Amino acid sequence: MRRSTARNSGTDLDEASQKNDIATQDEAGSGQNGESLGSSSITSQAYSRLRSDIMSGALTPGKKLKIEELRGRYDFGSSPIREALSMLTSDLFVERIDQRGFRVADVSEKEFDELLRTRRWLEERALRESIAHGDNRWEEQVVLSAYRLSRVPRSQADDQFVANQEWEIRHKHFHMALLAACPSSIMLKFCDQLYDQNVRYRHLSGSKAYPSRDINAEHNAITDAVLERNADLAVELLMSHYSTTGNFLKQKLSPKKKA
Amino acid sequence: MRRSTARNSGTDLDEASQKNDIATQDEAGSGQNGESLGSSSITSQAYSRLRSDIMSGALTPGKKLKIEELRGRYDFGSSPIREALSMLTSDLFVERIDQRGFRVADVSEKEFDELLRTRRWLEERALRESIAHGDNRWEEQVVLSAYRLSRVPRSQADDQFVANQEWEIRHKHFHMALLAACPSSIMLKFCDQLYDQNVRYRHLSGSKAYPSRDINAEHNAITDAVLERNADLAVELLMSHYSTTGNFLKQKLSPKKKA
DNA sequence: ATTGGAAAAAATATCGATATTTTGGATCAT
DNA sequence: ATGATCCAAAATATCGATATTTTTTCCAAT
Repeated sequence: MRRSTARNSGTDLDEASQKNDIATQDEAGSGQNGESLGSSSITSQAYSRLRSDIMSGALTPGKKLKIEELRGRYDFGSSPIREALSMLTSDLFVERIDQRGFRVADVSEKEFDELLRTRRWLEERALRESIAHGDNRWEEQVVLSAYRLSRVPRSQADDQFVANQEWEIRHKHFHMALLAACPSSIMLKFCDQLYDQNVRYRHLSGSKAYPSRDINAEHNAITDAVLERNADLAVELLMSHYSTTGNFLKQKLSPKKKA
Repeated sequence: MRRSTARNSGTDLDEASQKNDIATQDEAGSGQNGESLGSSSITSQAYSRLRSDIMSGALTPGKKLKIEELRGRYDFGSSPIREALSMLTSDLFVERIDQRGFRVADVSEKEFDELLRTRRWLEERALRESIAHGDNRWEEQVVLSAYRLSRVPRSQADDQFVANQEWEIRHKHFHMALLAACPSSIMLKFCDQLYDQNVRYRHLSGSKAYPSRDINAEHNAITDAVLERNADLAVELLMSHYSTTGNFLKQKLSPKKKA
């Protein structure tokens, strides 16, 4: 979405480039925004705050988003809020009902199933295309992002789970790097969107006690398969990577059917 | 997107149902909107007008969309216009640049290639899933929409091409009906979006002298394959249907490389 | 008790005016 | 000439006040 114009072909992996990449990979954001908190328009700030409050669950799924209330909560004018909500609508984080305002997108096991399913479809395609079209530079980016991801712990604490923002960022970066050579920016945009949706579910399911499986190993296996250009294997690994996480989340999501 | 809640299982194809379907299938709209012109909020009206002006090419690709100018052009206040533009952004019809306003989404052969490619990927998947999951009611809807499409001419005049709005509507309805049983509303939403993007390209390429091939026959062949649940064949037919149209459009789109 | 519906309350949508930011030029030093 | 800098004009973004629409409440009629 925001990739550096990157038309410098071939090999370049110098220090400067690395630092830039690191500096650039923050501020996830599904696409529309592009600006960071701090600077820029009030609308963008509102967008960021609302977005993260929805993703974190601070704003409950299905909750009515009353302008007046938000105006108080964040101390922005109503125009920026309205505009931000509009933007969040395209990210599937907010639903708008004509003449009846906005509400936080609802979640359900059914929706989650659909999300996961769709993600599989799109990412399989995107990964195959990416493997088929990727050049050297792409390979390097995969290696690099895999390495960077591995350098940072999933949880900030050892005994219990404490979300590590930096891990989140690098994790997304890694998964997007896998797909990056897919020759369709639209496709990448969709995958980006769905990825973020998934993160939301992960947060909402409050997966504090995260699974003990060796996620790093899984990532490495995928990386290897990708570098060998073994599309079938890479896809298989990626898909089961998602299935595992998915089932785990689903289980946490609906602790009802127990008896 | 707006399908009647349709939980009446099995066979029903009575008169009333038909009329309703016909009445319902108008007002395409990629999803967000849902309301028709005439009634409802000013924002929705602005959305519709802008949308069709962009699709028709009345608003040139890449053109800066100055609020003040639009305010004059359509005689809406700036808030509804702004909001409508925001909505159009998620449909990929408009690009927003933070702090720098909006512009009509640009078009190019490259973008068109990507669009077509992505559409193929998604629709192939969606069609296979739809065929795999479709029930009786779905089959009936396919037959029905195919029939309705066939009852209406592609062009209003016989000697030259004059766009027929009714055909447009039914054509979209048919293609969406094919996919409708795909168990992912997100996927269907994406396909819907891309379909509309494609229509825009068709309009922009000013395909007045439309190809003489028998489009109806193609549609029927697809319908047959689908009803036989022959996924491979159906996909092949659908894909080549798109390729043919796609190449034709691309040719019209870039009349430069001639020598 | 329950339904229908009018009136009040609440919330959204819209407007018109201002504050900010960006853009385009003209000016001045190199 | 070339480019950096500052100013004016243009355009966007934002605010606060109304107009509309939806929701809720309350009361009467069956």
